[in-house]
Parts: sequence; structure tokens; C-alpha cells
Amino acid sequence: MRKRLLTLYQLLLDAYGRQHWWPGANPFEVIVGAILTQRVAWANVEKAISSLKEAGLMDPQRLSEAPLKKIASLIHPCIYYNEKAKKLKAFLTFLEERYRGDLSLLLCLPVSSLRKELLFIRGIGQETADSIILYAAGKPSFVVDAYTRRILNRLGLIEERAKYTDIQALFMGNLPKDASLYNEYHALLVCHGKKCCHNTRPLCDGCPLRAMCSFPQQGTITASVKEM
DNA sequence: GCCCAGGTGGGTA
DNA sequence: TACCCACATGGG
Repeated sequence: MRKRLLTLYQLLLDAYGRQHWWPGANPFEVIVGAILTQRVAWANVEKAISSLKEAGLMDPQRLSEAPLKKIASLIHPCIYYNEKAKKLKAFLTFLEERYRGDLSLLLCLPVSSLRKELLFIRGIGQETADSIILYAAGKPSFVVDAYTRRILNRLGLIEERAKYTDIQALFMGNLPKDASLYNEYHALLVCHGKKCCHNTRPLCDGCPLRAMCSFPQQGTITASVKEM
């Protein structure tokens, strides 16, 4: 499995080059983006982030003081804007109550503690928590998103119903715990997912991953990770 | 007009 | 545990 994951990484890197993620200016902007991008195209998240910046609210203190309705109106290009405004508030309330509003205090926690803390916040699930750990804190926690699941399933490396934690363990159990590697790997998976094999076909013509089709279909994960 | 995009939480069986 | 639904914009 380790070899397959490394081959996949190399094929994606050769095809698309380095992605230089996350597209956020600072850790707080990365966190806002991670919450806003839930089930939303990134182009719409960018519009919302620009609006928050123009309003001078891309700051934990100022955003926490802003009325919920104002935040919702500024992030309107994102679907579920009312829910997301509440989620941003929930994060800021958590940050204020547990870390006196000091983001660096939260982000300096070890990965396991940081993940537990983030999952405690309403509106932050596993993918968003891992995105924050990896891209805002710069610590190794592999992000599993819809593209990751879809691509691995197409390659026969996981089953469609594999659990988030199992897919994450597949990567983290077979790759070195290296934030820059996880960063680039996830970015490449998203890049590939957007450009290629986005429909129900197994692999499209000209897909840079076709070389991996020769791998045997055994070793897929179901309820738990196998063949580590 | 329809489908889907870098999810999550709550309710129900 | 597994499934379903609400959330409710904008581009192709």
C-alpha cells in the first residue's frame, strides 16, 4: 500500500506540479476559509473572504464583535450562509472562552489535542478540523475530502463506504508524518479531482493515473484498514 | 430548470 | 451504527 500511495503522489505531482496550498494569507484566514468551503466551490469562498476583508472583519476580535446578520450578509455567496455565520461565531466564542482569543495558543497544541479541541466546536467536523491542523497550524494530519474518497475508490484502494478515519489511517500509517507532504498530497488530489475523472467513469481518457490501473484490486479497506 | 460543489449536525430507526 | 434531511448560492 505504501508503494501505491507514493506512486499515486508522484503521478499527481508529475501531472500537475506543486500546488502551493492553502490559499490563505494567515492562519485565521485559513480557518475562515476551511469553515466557509464546506460543501461550497472555492470561487464562492474567495468572494466571501474578500467581502470580510473589505469590511475589516478578517480578524478574530473584530469578527467576534460583528453582528451575526452582518457576517451572514458578507458571506452570502456561500450556500448555507446563515449556518456558516453561526459556525464562525461558534469558533470565535470557543477561542475567546478557552484561549482568551489567542489563536496561537490553540494552534501550538500537539496534533491529537488540537484535533480534540477543534472537534468540540459545533460546526467543525473531521475534514474541517484536519484542514485547520494541516494548513493553519502546519502540523501533520491528513485531510480526507470528497475528492480523496472518490479518487481512491476509482483506483480500487478503498471501498466507497470506507470511513473517514480509516482512509486517514491509510495515508498516515503508510506515509511519513510530514505536514508538507500531506499538504501537497491533498492539494494534488483536489486539483486532480477538479480536472479529471469527475464523473462516474472509472478513469477518463488521458488520465495521469491510468498507470495505476494495473495494480491488483486487493488490499482495499472496508470497515478497517487492511494490508498496512 | 437541473445538478453539484474541497460538510456538518440533528433526528430517527 | 446507518441513513435521511436541513442548510438554501451560483456556475455550467
